Amino acid sequence: MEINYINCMKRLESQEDYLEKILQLSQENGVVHAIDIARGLSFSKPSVSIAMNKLKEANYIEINPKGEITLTPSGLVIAEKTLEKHVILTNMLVRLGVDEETAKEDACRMEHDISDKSWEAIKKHTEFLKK
Amino acid sequence: MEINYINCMKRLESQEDYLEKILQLSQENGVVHAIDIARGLSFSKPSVSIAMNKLKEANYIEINPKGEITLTPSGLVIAEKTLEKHVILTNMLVRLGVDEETAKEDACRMEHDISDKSWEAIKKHTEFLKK
DNA sequence: TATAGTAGTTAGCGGCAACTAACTATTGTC
DNA sequence: GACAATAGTTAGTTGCCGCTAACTACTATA
Repeated sequence: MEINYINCMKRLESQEDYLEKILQLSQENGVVHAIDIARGLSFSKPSVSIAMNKLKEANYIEINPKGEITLTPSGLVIAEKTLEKHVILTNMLVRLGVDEETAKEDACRMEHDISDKSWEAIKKHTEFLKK
Repeated sequence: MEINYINCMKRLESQEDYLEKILQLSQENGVVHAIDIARGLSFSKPSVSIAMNKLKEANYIEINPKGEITLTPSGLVIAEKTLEKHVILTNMLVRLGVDEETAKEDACRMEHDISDKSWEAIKKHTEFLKK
């Protein structure tokens, strides 16, 4: 089998993790502050502060004067896709017999690696299996 | 669904990539030099040189005075596992309808993220599907 | 009103892993 | 023997992404 290593580069995973967490927190609590993200991801406040500025500059989030963080439409797209991958990948692994702890850990890493093309194929397959 | 982000840390992927490449090159050409790895991975010579020293210190490879690189038993274990993941994951995605190019790129990233537990489960599943 | 707690920012650091520039050492050819 | 090509190393840089220390600003309570 021929193996090609070009274009193996990772996407910016940390951004996806942050956006996913913001979506999750907004679904749970409504309003999201930087401190909630720091606690949810076990990161320091400065790390989150800097990450939020980058996300804001990339137009993935907005931060109002009260410090309330909301996803922009483009941020929401990434957040929803990442969260969906997280949930479905975890379920897939659990269905294959992996314990939930391990499944979550692996899904949390894999969710950043799957292209849109492959993701569509995987989703189609899981929907097929359900029938 | 409860989501736990702790222990999401990546393993040392670059080491796995290097070891995998060394195995692949040794299967193709027999003898492996740093320059072959640099060309195979499209990395600069210094990057490979430094990486090889780290792999040597970690006892994953040996380098003889001629500059010939060989995997130690512990390096071979990782290399074989990573290469196996690469090949099987690519095949899985292709079977799901993903084009080979994309499948390889995604497999190349995912191969570093899957724990042994999950990998055993995935392998069992693919063997089951073959029957 | 003074004090303490909470939220967020700024500055500076460290590890990882790539890079370029520039060096050494070996080999091969005229 | 001289010169060029090839292989490998060293030094220093960059980008990403965590961290701590220390600051500001707001809030809340005695």
